[in-house]
Amino acid sequence: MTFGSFIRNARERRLADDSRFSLRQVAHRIDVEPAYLSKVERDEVAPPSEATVVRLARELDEDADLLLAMAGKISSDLAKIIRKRPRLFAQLIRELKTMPDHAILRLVR
Amino acid sequence: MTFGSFIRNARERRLADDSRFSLRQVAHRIDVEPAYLSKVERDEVAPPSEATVVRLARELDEDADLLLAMAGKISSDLAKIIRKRPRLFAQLIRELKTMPDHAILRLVR
DNA sequence: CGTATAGTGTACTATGTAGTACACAGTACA
DNA sequence: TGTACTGTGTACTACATAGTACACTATACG
Repeated sequence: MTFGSFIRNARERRLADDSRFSLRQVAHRIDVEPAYLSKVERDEVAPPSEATVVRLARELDEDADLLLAMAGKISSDLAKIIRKRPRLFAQLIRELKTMPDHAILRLVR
Repeated sequence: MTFGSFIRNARERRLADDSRFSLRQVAHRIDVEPAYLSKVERDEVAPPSEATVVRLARELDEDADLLLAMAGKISSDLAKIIRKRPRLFAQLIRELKTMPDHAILRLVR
């Protein structure tokens, strides 16, 4: 599923029982032009900037990290954490690459 | 230490006992214009693209993840791993943010 | 002395990113 | 029936990214 179609789906789900989730009204609340959001939802243009994706996530009550990933990006706060200890995190992440979710979750606990 | 000064230092260390590490010759081997590498080393322009940083790292025998971090970037293979399971890695990385190196290293073992 | 090599200044460029602005056609409804 | 709102097509734009191309001066050295 692409970024655009995911957003469109999410928005239309909200729209079903709340008319304030029209494309135009959402566009207005996240402060972009309706024509632009329309193109984004139809994948006619590349996904928006990180800041806009985050506003969109809040607006649609979706997970920002997930949406950013679909937009081909990584939250800049995560990037910053990694860049502070690049070799450490690089090693860690590459070793976790093939580990199943539950094994990774256990690490945190 | 900036990206440029780090590179210049590393290159001049190599140059000290190997004349093939002149700016011009390194530039030629990593396939950029000497004038451009000169500007990069003096931080007169932004750090190069990921691909160029990686070639530079190989050439100077420096760690690519470290150089990319200094360039404000994250290796695209790491980004890809994270984007495959964004929520999982986002949670993990944010929790590791303040943990000391040795504690993080222990996780991998 | 000249020629090879060194680093750098200046000007320019192609492509990507992240949108805006405005006009238009369709639908709803009071 | 008009007016209010819906989504979308087209054209344009400002800024960033990632460099190239060429000329210039300084230095070394055989």
